[in-house]
Amino acid sequence: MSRKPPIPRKSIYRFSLYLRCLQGLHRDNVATVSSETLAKAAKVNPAQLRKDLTYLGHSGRRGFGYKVIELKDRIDSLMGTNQLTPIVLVGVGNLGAALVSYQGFEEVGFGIVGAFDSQSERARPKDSPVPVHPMEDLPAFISGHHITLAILAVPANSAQSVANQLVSYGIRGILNFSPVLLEVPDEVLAHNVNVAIELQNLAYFMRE
Amino acid sequence: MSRKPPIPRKSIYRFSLYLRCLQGLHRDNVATVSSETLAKAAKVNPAQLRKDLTYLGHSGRRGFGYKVIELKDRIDSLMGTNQLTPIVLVGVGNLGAALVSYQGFEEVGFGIVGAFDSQSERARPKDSPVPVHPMEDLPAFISGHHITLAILAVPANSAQSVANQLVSYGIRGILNFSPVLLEVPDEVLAHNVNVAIELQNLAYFMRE
DNA sequence: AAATGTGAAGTTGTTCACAGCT
DNA sequence: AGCTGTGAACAACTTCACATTT
Repeated sequence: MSRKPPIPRKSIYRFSLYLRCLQGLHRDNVATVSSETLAKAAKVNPAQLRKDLTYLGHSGRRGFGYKVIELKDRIDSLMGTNQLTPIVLVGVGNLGAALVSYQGFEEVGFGIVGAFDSQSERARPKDSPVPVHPMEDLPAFISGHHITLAILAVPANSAQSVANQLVSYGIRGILNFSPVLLEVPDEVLAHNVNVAIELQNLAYFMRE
Repeated sequence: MSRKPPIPRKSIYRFSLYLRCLQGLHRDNVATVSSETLAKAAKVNPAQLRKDLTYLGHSGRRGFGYKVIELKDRIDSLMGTNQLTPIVLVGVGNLGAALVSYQGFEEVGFGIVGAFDSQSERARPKDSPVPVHPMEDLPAFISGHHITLAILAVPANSAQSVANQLVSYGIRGILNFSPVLLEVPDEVLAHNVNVAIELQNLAYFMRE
């Protein structure tokens, strides 16, 4: 039974930031980077960066720094970004349509392979090769493509019931854009993105 | 010089959650709520809820619970949600257009009063009364309407330069949807929403 | 009896400062 | 000499458990 101490939640979040910075350095043909430089790019403390990197095992050389490619590869494999994970999106309203056309998912290893909506005649978002399927096709699609991750972008009033469906079809992770706190079984992970709350927060801290 | 100890960042975040739950209770004509009930609705620990609420001053009655309306009003005034704050949105691409049409901002006290794009002939998003202005009109609009908050939804390659413009026009808070870590002066607050990173995170924790 | 308010204990996350490699 | 890796100090946050109030 292998029970390594788990990597802290916040470190995992920062690994995504490091990855982005490393991609930029790699594009600029930088071969080596010090904790100080990379930390500045990611806007974190250098000691924190080094501590985070120890979770990968020793990955730098004292007096030298870190090899950009090697570090990038290590974080990629930790985060599972070295392969493309297929996901589905449910709810092709304004926000759902924008997410289907969003270019940034591919860059971090995800591809929306199917979009679903109760009004399946909704126009296919432009710039997007993904067709919009009717909800009835969801269960077969999910099991047929072995999908475990879904983006939920339906209105608040149907969010919980659609989430229940997704879970019953085998989905294990839901990125939820509705403002509802979903009730899901223990083995399912729901993560909320609530832009209204983010805005409210920002506004609060603007006035001290 | 009033220097009360500041309210923790995470408590402020949770106040937004409590507010949403209280709105629901109020709609359902519930007059009183216990920390246990409200905590369950907001998916937090009851002790944590009570501790958060002490930052408002004493707001409950022992043996009784909290009055829904009173608590809602207190949090509204703490968060500044009792008045509507005008904001601008810059970048009316897929995501920007979706945000302009998003209903949820009004519910938490914000209204997008102007949308701006370098291609100002971009179609006005449907369901939205907000016209798309050319970028040249931004400085006059911001100072004319006394706006201090902006949503930034432009592509990565122009994010920093548009942010610089916003700051020079007087914007003090930026909700940034681009995947760039903005460089802003100390007196300006930038808050990032990065859906790709949220997805990457969720995927990591799905596989333990 | 019921449910709040809160010190104290526990947990998690951050930063310092320096020993230890290369 | 330079920069990593890390124990120890520090800071922030969460939860417990119970005294206190209505």
